[in-house]
Amino acid sequence: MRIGELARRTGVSERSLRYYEKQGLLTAERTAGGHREFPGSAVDRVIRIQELFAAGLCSAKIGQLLPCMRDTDGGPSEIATPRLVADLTTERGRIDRMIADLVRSRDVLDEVIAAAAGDVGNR
Amino acid sequence: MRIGELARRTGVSERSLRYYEKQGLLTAERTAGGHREFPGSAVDRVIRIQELFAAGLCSAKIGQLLPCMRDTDGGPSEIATPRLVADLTTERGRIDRMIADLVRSRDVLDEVIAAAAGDVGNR
DNA sequence: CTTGAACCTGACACCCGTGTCAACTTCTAC
DNA sequence: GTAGAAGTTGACACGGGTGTCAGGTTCAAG
Repeated sequence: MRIGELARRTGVSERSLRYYEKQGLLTAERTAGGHREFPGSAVDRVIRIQELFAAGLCSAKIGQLLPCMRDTDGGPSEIATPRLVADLTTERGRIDRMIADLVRSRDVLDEVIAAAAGDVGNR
Repeated sequence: MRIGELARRTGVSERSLRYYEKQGLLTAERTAGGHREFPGSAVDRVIRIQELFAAGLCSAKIGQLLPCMRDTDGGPSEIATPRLVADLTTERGRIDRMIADLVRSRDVLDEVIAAAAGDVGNR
């Protein structure tokens, strides 16, 4: 599929998709005229990439990680190098802490929201 | 306490603490010579602020939110305005989605790490 | 009083994924 | 062939919390 459709199907801007390709996170064939032609599996891949970005990984790490992931296209997954495993383990810890932080923050919001709702109930 | 001690006790740089004060997230008395004098409750507050930043809230939102939070100093919590409650509810949804994303990403990392470990076991 | 640590303000730069604009080319359908 | 949608590359800017440096002032101990 072409970039416009991929953007529509993933909700990611064309700008970002071109950036992903330049960073080596996506591969695309080219038409005779130079237009990108993405495989169907790109949809899932883009969504994964977005999640990993949201998890605070930089594009370099994601680039290392992607070939080791079980792809929907059933491609042969590479095995992570020990160096990469160490990095990923560090990232995993960071993500764990981030989740804990988020839960605490969410609780704080809930408390404030509940206090406001309770106030409404009391008037 | 002064800024150096607060920085040490929270792990947050002096630079950031000054920034927080300028954004109205922290209040500090001043000595005759102009040095900041933070109350003891600032330690907890700074930690909360960091969590909220990590949760993706901007300083403006945090500034609105803080007075509505139950402080350790037992100060009277303000009640959030309906407008703020709406904002916070939106933020809450965002945080929920972020947590879900993080969990998925963590699972992906676990899978890759496990695959590498399994490979080690197979050799 | 002196000295060194600690603090002050202000300014500049960074990160890095993303938005946006410009100028041009390619594709598709009539 | 022609019009209009869609795609291409390149460049510049942003956000916003943080790092860092410069040049000066204050604090606390001797």
